[in-house]
Amino acid sequence: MSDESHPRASLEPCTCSALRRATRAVTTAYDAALRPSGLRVTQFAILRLLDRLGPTPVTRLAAEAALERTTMGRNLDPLERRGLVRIAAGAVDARERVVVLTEAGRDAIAAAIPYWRDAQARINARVAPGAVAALADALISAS
Amino acid sequence: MSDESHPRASLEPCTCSALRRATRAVTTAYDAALRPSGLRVTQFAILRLLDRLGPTPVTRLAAEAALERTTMGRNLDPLERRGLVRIAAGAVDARERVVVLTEAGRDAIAAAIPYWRDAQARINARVAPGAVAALADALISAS
DNA sequence: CCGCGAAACGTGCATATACCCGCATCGTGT
DNA sequence: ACACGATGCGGGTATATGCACGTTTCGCGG
Repeated sequence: MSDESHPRASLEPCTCSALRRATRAVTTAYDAALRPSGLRVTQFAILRLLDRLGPTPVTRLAAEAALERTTMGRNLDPLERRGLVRIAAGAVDARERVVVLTEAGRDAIAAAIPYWRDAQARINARVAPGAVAALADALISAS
Repeated sequence: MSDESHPRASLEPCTCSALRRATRAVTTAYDAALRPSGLRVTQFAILRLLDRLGPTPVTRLAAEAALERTTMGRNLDPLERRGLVRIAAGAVDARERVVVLTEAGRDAIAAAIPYWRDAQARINARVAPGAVAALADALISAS
């Protein structure tokens, strides 16, 4: 008999899937808003982070963004190709690949910010900005 | 005071990036938990959805999951390759590709559910389950 | 029946994401 | 100087995601 479990895979909604879904929607919205700037929200985030940190080796950059190291490395590719960042071998430690924000990169950030504010305002109007941050904080430490 | 602009790209945190970050962490947790089942949380979600809906054409399946149509199509590939779903031409409408959950697929869901419950419990212990759902609802409609 | 717009798909391209494995370099103890 | 474990990275593989474009099939009006 259908004991207790599930007639058709237990209907309780999956928290992860819900979160992924929300993220897809939000990302699409930001990407659409940033469209004119030629940046994706992921790229915008990396550039901004770099702007905040200054020249930074890949591994540290990845750690700051809570991104897998190799993912960060690959995400930098398009940015480097477009001259928004420059990647040089570390002076003190030859293993390190130091990522540097170029002038073009700084310009790209500046140009994108108005569009970003747009999206940010639209989304923050729908949810308490703090709620997402709190949620994120609570979830990040979960790993 | 920082009049308006930004000394170094205005420090206000990006809601989208925070959300993406949280999602990465949560997805990693679920994927790790589901590891023994050989399913990713994305795949698990698709199989469960399919279990709930019964045989469904790709476009409708994508709509239900709030996924881009072509993304759904591609996400089905690994599942079909592993025999968890079967894809047949529509009987009434030859344009449609009807996705069907196989016995192996049903078994895979059943086998994965305990692991999924694990992850679900761990995450829901850190955030109100309703909070994520509410957030998702608020954000989804934003597009 | 013919043509035509609409609907359902697939493909190519680009990015995002993570795991595993291997390579080069660093620092350190001997 | 040297062997060795630790560290910083890249490459290969696989999935996830979405956009632009092209193809096939439907349904319909003429």
